[in-house]
Amino acid sequence: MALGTEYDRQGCYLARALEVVGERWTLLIVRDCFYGVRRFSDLRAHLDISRAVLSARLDTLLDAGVLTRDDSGGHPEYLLTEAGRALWPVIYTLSKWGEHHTSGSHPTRIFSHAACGTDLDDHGDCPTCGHAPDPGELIVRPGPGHNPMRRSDRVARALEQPHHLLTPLDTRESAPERASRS
Amino acid sequence: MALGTEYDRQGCYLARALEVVGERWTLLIVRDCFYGVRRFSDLRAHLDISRAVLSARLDTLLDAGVLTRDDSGGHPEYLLTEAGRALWPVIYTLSKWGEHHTSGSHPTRIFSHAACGTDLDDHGDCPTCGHAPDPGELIVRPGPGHNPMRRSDRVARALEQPHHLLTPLDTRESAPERASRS
DNA sequence: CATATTTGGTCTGGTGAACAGACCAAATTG
DNA sequence: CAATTTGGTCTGTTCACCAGACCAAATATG
Repeated sequence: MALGTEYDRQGCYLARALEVVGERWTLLIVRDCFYGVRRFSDLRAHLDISRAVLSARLDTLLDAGVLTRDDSGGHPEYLLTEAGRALWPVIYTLSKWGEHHTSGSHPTRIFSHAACGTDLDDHGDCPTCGHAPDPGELIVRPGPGHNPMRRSDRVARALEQPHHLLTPLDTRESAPERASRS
Repeated sequence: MALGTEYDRQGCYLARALEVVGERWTLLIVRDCFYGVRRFSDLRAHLDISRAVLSARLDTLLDAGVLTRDDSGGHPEYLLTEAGRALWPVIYTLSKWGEHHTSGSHPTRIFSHAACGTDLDDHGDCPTCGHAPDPGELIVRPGPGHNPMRRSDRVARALEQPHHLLTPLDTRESAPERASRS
C-alpha cells in the first residue's frame, strides 16, 4: 500500500502485514509463486490481471522483500524470499477457510508432504510427521473439486500434474500437433 | 467483493476467501470483533474508517455469514458467527508474519491460553497444552512493542487491560474526574 | 541473417471504489 | 423534555483498477 491512506497506525502488526499483502491480487500472485510461476507473462496468463497492476504489485512485493527479481538469464524471474516463503501458513489457512466456509467445498488442490506422501491436515501439519513441513517439501495435485474447464491457461494446465512447490513450473505447451504425432 | 470484477474463477478457494475478507478494512474489522468490539461507533472509533465503507463491509460480512447482527437491545451489535470465529488462524498467522517481517518487531499484543496462562507460540499453539486453543479461550494483553500514544481512542484504551477474546469490550470511559475521586 | 513473435513492461482514458464531510432519524442521556 | 450519541445514508472529490494502445528488448522462425 504505502499509497493513499496508510492504515499503519493501528497498533497491531496485522495492519502492517495488510499494507504489504492486503491489496487486491497480491496474495494470488504470491500463491502462484509458491506454485513455481516465476515470469510476468505466466502470472498474467493465470490471473487475468492488468499489466499495469501486476507491475505495481510486483514492485510493492520487491520493495517489501517478499520477492526478489533475478535478471541473470534473459527475461526476469520473480522468486520468493525467505519472508515470502514465510507467507505459506497465511495462504494455506486462508485457502482452507475458503474451502470450508464458502459454497461448495471439494478441495480444488491437495497438498501432501513429499517425504512421506501424507496429505496435510487443515492446519497445514503432516499427520504422519506431526509438524508443518516447509512449503518446499510439499507436492500439489488437483483435488476432487478441480474443474479443468474453469481455467485453461498454460499455468492451469501445467498444474494438472502433481508439482513440487517452489520448483519452476514448466509452462511450455507440450506441442499437441507437432510432436508425438509424426 | 462480488462487485466489479469477480476473481472467483480461480480454481483455488483462496480467491473465494479473498472475495469475502480480501477487501480493504475487512480483516481489521473481524479482528476487532475478536477483541470484543461489537458496535458500529466503536469500530469507527478504533479504525478511522469512513461510515459508508464500514457500513458496506458489515453488509458484506453479514451476507457472507461471517457476522450476525443482533438487534434485540437498542443499538445493533455485530457478532462473529462460527464461520467468523474460524478466521482466527488467518488473523493470527498474518499478524505474526507482520510482526516478524516488517520493520521493528516487538509484539504489540500478546495472546495467552486462559486455562493455563501460557503464551501462544508463532503457530497459535499453546506450548503447554500442545494444541491450538479456540479464540474464546484466549486472553489478549499489551506487549513490549505496545505504544499507547499511537492510538488513544476508547477501544485502544480498553485494550490496555488484559481481555478475554470474544467477550464484550467495555468502551465506556472510566470517568477519570467524576468517580473514585470524591 | 532478416523478420515475426513473444515478453516485459509503460502510458493513456474511462469507470468504479474510498474518503471527508454534510445530513438525518432513532435511541439514549441529562 | 432537550441535548447528545448512535447508526446510518447521501453527497462531491480523489484515487485505484481496468482495457487497451504502444514500445523496446529478447527470442523464435524461415
